[in-house]
Amino acid sequence: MTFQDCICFQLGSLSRKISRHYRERIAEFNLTHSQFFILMAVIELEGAQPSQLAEKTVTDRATTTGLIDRLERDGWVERRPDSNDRRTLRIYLSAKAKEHKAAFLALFDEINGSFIRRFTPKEWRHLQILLGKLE
Amino acid sequence: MTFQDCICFQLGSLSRKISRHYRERIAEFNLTHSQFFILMAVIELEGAQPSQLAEKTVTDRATTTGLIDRLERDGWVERRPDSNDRRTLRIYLSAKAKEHKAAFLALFDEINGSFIRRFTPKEWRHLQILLGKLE
DNA sequence: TAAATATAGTTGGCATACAAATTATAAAAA
DNA sequence: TTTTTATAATTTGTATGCCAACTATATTTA
Repeated sequence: MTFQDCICFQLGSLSRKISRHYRERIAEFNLTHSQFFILMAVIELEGAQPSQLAEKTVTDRATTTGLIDRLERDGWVERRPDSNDRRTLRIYLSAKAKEHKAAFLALFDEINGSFIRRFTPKEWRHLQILLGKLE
Repeated sequence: MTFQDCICFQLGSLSRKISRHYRERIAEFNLTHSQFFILMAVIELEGAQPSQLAEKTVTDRATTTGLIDRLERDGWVERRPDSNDRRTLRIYLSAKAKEHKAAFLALFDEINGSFIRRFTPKEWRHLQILLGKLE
């Protein structure tokens, strides 16, 4: 029993490897994969609050602040005030991001598909179930 | 198909969750889980080169330098010169680390076991095979 | 209503993580 | 032997990731 058999280590190193694969593909937009996921989350829920994005992406609120900072700096999203609650914000796609929306979704499908295709549908469902047991 | 179905996202968030679990347990030694894995790697191969540790833990060499820095600062390991090649180093456990060696291995087995016990032996083997397809 | 509590987002500090450049040394090629 | 190339570790810069503390605002409670 070595530490390479440790599920924590296995998931960490596998996650780093797969992220590297995504990084190379997403680089054409000058986005990190974490930024990419936030962007996908905003595409799914326009006007989401930062805390909602943090929850959807399973990321710390503090980390999410930084991700939104850089997405806003690079002109992908906009922070807008919430008319009902001055504590919170609403995050919207920029015009530039909307232009690339279809390309994002296509790239996402393509990269993810390249992994899913390594499995039969049954295997893939099984993997999802087994990973679910680790939650 | 949402980004939550993306294997890259799933492995990343799952890895963060499980790491949190480890972090809480390893905290008694004031170690991070990355430091813990380097330490386990040194236990497995005393006198390993930094580059070997980087390879074993699937981590960048630059990151490994930092990890060894902090492990050395906190008195867990020692850098020693290699007598044959002045470019490289050899990493050894400190006396303090040797004292805790049994406790490390026990903690490692205990935490990892808590995850493995969620599966039947057959499921666990299957999970290993499925994860292997993602490499 | 005034005080206590909760919530949303941010900030600061520290530790990964990684690419690119740098330094020192070794090995190979001219 | 000198030059070139390769290797090992480090440094630098930027981006996550996370905890704890902080600010502003809203909600609850006394």
